[in-house]
Amino acid sequence: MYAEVGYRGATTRRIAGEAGCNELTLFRHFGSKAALIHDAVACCGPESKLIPLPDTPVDPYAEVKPWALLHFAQMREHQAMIRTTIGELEEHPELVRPSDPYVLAYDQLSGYIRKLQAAGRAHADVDPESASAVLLNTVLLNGIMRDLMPGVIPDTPEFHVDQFVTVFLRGIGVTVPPRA
Amino acid sequence: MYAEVGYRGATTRRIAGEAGCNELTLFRHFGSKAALIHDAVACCGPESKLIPLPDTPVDPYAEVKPWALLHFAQMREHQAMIRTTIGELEEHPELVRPSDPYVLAYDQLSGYIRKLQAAGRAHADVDPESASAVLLNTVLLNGIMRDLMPGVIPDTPEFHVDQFVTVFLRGIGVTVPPRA
DNA sequence: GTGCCCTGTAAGTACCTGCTTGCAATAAAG
DNA sequence: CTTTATTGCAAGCAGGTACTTACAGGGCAC
Repeated sequence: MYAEVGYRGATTRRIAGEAGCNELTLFRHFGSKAALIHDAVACCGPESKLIPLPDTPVDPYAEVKPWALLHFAQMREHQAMIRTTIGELEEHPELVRPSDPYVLAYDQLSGYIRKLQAAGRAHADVDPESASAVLLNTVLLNGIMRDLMPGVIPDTPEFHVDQFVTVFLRGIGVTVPPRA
Repeated sequence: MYAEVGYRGATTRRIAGEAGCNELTLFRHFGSKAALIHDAVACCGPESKLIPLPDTPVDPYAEVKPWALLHFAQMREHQAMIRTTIGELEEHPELVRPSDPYVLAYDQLSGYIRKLQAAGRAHADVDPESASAVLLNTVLLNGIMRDLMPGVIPDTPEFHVDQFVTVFLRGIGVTVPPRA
């Protein structure tokens, strides 16, 4: 409910109704609305079960694309929560989970790029963190906006992620075979 | 106030107080809170004064980078509004302005890429819309999150936008001289 | 069966929500 | 000066907000 209507919209009465219990029970369990929301967000956020990127890059396109697709699926699955968190970030910064998969993916991809650079397979003059942001920001925004702006984002997710990965990899200096 | 605390948070009493007028005056002028917020958002959104991208690309890096920097500045200037709009997109889709600079920039950059492709200066197998999203999503998210997550985004805006543009241009097949 | 714990009901706190009514004050336009 | 339009003030509406108190009932371990 927090993901859908935000902190102010998720009233204790609505929560109790949705939960099928008395409003008073909520306060007996959590003490306050703030504690309730905080616990709820901490519990039902996205899980950090990401397939890892290989330690030694072999075929970047074959490795990054499924990884990006999984990351995209996670962003899309939790799109309502992510959107609300972004919108209420100023008022409720404490509701941002430091273990969010975005940050973990960020570190993962940065490390991967660094290994590509060390192997001489990626341009040495690009900043790995900035390059990671290029792919992850693109995938994140596409994943959380796609369903709400079908007119603006008409193509399929698979096509978009493929394009994003292609442009990203070529951008850091990795050769990707021509797309169909 | 809508940009800062959202639709529910921007109560008529708070608005009247901030405006230095009586709460009743608001209702006499706008009729309802919904009409007030709607008018306010329609009036004080980001202006669409973008420097145009050249009709015939000559030096893509020299042309895209200042353009992206200006776009970034606009996103950052209206970051609170953009964040709130994203967070409340589900509940208040009518508050999204169809003339938002993001959409205009999207079309601008797509057309620019198409001209680069026509001139044989960009890979023909990349989708211009997807490629535009790569740069614009990256710049947008960076612009609206940077100030609220200083630990995650430590570098300067200029450095980041430069990196984003570099990766983006190389990603679509444009050669960019090595960064310092 | 007897405590014990959890839950539900009922009522109520003080305050906020969008919104309305009645009436006086003010200021500009004719 | 009179008319007219706009504003402010005070009060109030019905309903919602988080949250509390007091009390009764039901299931469980012992």
